[in-house]
Amino acid sequence: MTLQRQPLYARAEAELRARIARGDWKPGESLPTEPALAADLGISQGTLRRALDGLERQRLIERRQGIGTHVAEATSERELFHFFRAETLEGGRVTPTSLAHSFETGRADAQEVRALKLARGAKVHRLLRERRIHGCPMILELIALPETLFPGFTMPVAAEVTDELYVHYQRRFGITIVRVEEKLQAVTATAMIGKTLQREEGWPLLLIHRVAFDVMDRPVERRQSWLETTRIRYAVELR
Amino acid sequence: MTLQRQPLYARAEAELRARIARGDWKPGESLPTEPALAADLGISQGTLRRALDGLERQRLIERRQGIGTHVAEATSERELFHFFRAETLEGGRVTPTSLAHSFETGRADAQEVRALKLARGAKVHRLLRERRIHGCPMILELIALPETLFPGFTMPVAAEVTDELYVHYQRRFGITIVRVEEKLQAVTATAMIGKTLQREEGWPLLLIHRVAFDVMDRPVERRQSWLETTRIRYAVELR
DNA sequence: CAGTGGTCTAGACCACGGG
DNA sequence: CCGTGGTCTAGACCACTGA
Repeated sequence: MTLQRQPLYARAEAELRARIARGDWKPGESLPTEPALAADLGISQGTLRRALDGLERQRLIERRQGIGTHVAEATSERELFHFFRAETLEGGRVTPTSLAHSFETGRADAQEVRALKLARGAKVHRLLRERRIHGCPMILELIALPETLFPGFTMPVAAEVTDELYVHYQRRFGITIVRVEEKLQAVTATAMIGKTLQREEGWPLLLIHRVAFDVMDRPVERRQSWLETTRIRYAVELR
Repeated sequence: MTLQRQPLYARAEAELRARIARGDWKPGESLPTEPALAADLGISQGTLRRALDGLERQRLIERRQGIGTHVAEATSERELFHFFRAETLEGGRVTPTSLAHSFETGRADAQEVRALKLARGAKVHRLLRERRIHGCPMILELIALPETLFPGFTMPVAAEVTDELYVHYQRRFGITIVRVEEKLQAVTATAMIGKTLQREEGWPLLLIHRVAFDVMDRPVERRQSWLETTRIRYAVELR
């Protein structure tokens, strides 16, 4: 399949990941049964299961005894729980609403080129939006997406905004986010940002630079988020 | 071993984890060979290997072909890389020095009781220290440890301060940290904290509330860290 | 060389879900 | 009931390490 120095189960895992990325099975669809898939790949069921273990840990597939194995579907519920780490002071989950401020398409700046590994002069879509919790503006986000990966991406309309953006990426563009890298820092609000978040200039904000990666580990989204952390916290677990 | 509803490999994993926590094999020591350990537990080698996989993912053991399996030893290198997420603006690793400010032992306050699941009135050790990067004070930390788990803990002397505290926990008290939970927020510096970090009052700081858990998933350390994030970033990965 | 963990296979049996 | 994934076993062979 690929390099020979890799064990068989790893090559099988890579092959299956590529097939899913290519869309052989769409999100929500079932994979063949284990014996069938093992025969197809020319490996034993045990080796196949080891490959599937890897994909399952990555949450790319879901397996259920008695039912079968299917490609995982991004849902607002799951994406919010996994990649949106804001919570209340007591640790409770929080469901934000979104409000788009502006949308444009233009040439990527130096930071975007580096973060998204783009060619110089490549175009990106930029979305500026505000997220509210219980009606209070808490987060301001600037999101950049390569035009080549998200052709025809436009300002999300009301119906789409109720879902997580990552659900939209998967359904409309076949892009599944599997991991994100973030760099955090404390900053003070500029006059413009402070106004949006209803705080005076100089108020402390948590600024998060995020890069999101897809199934093939390509960087596909750059996002800057300014959080007003008086009534929410950002929760992280390291292990 | 324990509950019957759990699969054999999970029970074996729990049993081995308990044996390691109990100190049957100390950090750095070798476990028996796989055939021997499998026979000892009365399970097949395949099932044992599945149990060991879990312990290895948790970084509790290390396996090397041709050598054997041994209990992982906390080293400054590893702990810094894993649980200390500060890095330079370019993403480079950073090695801080530590300077203890004060040490005391007293009754746990309400927050400490809750975070560390202590009985009311239990005692904790408290260490206040400063961490410098290239000579500049960047982080102020207040660390609370249950007295019962860290009997006789005293102000770390110079020699110990060069190592990560978590290495000290393992070597002196047999406590291995395997995961931490953190809540982050942006705050402004008080006059006292600002002075330590050489910034004026009102300067934005990243405040991290951390609880660290040991092998048996007991909370064993509470830590509050104030980071001056002008020249460092806090890096996180979610997957 | 002997001994360790790593890979891969084949097959029996169990547990779950749905007709 | 059948078909699915989940568990467990036994054993062959490979790859690495150190004497």
